[in-house]
Amino acid sequence: MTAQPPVPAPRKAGRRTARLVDIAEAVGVHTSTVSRVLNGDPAQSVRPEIYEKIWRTAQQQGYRPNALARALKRRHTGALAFVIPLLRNPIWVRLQRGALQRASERGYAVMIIEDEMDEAQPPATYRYLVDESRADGLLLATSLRIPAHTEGSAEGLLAVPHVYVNRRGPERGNDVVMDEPAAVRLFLDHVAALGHQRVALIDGPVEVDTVHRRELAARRACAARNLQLTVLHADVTEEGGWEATQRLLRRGSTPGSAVDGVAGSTLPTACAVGSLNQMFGVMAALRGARLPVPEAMSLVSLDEDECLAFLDVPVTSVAMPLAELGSAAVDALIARIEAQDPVTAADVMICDPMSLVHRDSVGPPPGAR
Amino acid sequence: MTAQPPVPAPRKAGRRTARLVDIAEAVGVHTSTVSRVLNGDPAQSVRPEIYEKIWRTAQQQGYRPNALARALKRRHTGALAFVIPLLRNPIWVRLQRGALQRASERGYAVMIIEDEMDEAQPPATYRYLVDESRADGLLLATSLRIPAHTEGSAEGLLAVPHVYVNRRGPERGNDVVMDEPAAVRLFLDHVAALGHQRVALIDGPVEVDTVHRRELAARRACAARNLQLTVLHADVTEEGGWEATQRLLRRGSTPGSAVDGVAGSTLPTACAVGSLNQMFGVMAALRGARLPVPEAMSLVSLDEDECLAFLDVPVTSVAMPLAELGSAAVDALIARIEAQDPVTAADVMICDPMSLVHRDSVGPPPGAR
DNA sequence: TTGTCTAGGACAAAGGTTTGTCCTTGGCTC
DNA sequence: GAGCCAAGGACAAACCTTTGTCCTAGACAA
Repeated sequence: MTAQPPVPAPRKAGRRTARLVDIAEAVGVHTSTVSRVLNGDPAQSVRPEIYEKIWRTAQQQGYRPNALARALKRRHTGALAFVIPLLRNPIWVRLQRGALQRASERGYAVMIIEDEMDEAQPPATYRYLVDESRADGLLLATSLRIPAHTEGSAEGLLAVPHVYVNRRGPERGNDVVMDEPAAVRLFLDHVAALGHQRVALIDGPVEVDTVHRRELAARRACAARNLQLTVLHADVTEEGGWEATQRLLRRGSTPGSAVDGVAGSTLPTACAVGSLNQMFGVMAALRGARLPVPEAMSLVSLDEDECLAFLDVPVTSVAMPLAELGSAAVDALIARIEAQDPVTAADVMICDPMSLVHRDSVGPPPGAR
Repeated sequence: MTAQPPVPAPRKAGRRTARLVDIAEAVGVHTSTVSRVLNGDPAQSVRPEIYEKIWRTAQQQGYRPNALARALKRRHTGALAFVIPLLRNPIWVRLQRGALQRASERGYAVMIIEDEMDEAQPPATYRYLVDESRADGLLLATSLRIPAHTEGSAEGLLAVPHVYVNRRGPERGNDVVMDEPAAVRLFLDHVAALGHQRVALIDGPVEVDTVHRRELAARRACAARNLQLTVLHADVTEEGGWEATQRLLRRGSTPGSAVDGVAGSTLPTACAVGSLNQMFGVMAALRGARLPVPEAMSLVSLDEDECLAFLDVPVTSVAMPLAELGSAAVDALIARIEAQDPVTAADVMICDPMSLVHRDSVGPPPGAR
């Protein structure tokens, strides 16, 4: 049933909403006939005037199929559960939007379950949502990697359709992720081309899967390009970024400290920051240390946000396809839900264009002017 | 049923999940007995060993009551629909968190419906969610005021439990809002005490209800305090804040322009900004005009966010009780859902403490030093 | 002995849809 | 006029729980 009553349905005072049987009675046919007509069953043949009358009566009574009864019968709820940490970081909002939009296009409702980061739950915890028929599948966007010692976390979920969003799950074939290495390379290529030799990456805790992947990619790419890399992990907050920068500066100022193999090095001259929140802290720390951006330190945010263009130093960033990630995850999950054979599962890598948003926070390294 | 299987349930290969009848068969009783025992019906008396066996079997089979069947029978879905515009602005995230948290505490699931701001829907649009038994009630957090000419928008919703969050709906008694006037007064009292005479308010479009209420409150309070007020409306974006500031500056520099009755005035010396996004634009514009903060212009954000503390000029803000708004809205909605008589409805005003977060963007007016 | 009461539970209806199967009737062919 | 077929629908089971009502047997009192 797709037609929509143009006018708020006039309601009978007694019952809450019209049912199939109410229409059937009014028209003088069986409920099964009404059901088939309203659902457009092509196998059903019905006289034109009855067909017409059924639709008209449904319209008049403001009929809306009861989603519960339908779902119960069809064994299909039409709902997706989205487990997500509700953080200030705008990436989650974009991800959520992309997912919601796509789900609604494909006729699914989305219920949001907040994953409290403090007390990280194993993903199998959320399986009850499918077991209780509250949802058809799980979109798992918790950010933490699963500790290797978590037993049964994988098997516990195998029976229900699920997809890991923006991270890799314990089993293969159910991940939907972006090309984090490409993002890192975008940054590295840009600053390397300008002549930077020593770079840093300030990012979240290693327990976050994307962080882990970015670090790996950065190490590999730096080795290939012969760049010297410092990686610092910190909380995904302004405070965290500030504190990590302090560490970076302290470390750079003590000669002889071991930074990734090359001894006696000084401060990195270009730095990528994993999240917008941290970026504020990094900029504040640099400002406090009287290190001008980009003259003393080039800066690239791995989160794109409009506000970066309006800061005292507009910050260059790499824009990740977050909405696409959300919608691709929904598509992947629905595919798993509707698949007859679930063996077709394969990881998804979002390959939408990822681009460097050029602003003013990147320049040549201090020596090279 | 509250107990949780400590271990992922071993499943029978054949059926997806255990049903009441499976347990009943295994134990050798009728399903009604199992249902009553598992639900802790106090009126049911049962032999201890049967009681014990039912619980044990349920545990073993990993029984989870089918939420659909239960909801169908009980006429109560245990779900709330939250209609919200998913914006970058962190206030929505906080609001969402507060609501989700409270709903989960009270045993309700929340489904999120995105309200696309471009094509504003009348609230009655979302009524189908209750009509189709997808949710028990509606949390309406769309931001736009309802155009007075929208017909039937009120009546269309009267039959279903609903609550307007952070805005006033067309009918009275279903609003949950914060004390916006108090927030405005917090700002005004602070700058007035420092000697400011001319103030400005840069905020979103008038169609946004909170904006409307803040403007009204500001006009009233300024009149009472004999302050000169300029109000500027703009998009809730960085760009909007930037552009509004340009307007403000142009206006201030053309002598004789009529700013709220007082002719020949010059620039305001203190400005409140309605949203974080706009604040970035305002600061950029001020910076571009070489107007130092707070020396030339004091600034207060009406959105509190941690990142404000880390900007080049840390920005003073007023912190609104957004999480409390979310949870109070959920409480109010659940009250309406569970109320036998819906006449008890009354508007809710969140009176949690609202505080000024002092940072460095407010100082005495230019002349007063 | 008969009646009453209570513990302990069984029965079945309901909640609103969907869908496989079956039935009737009229038209057509031969 | 018999047989067949398709159109046009009716019937009823099933999805899984909840809950009002009813039943039976033993205990106890009179």
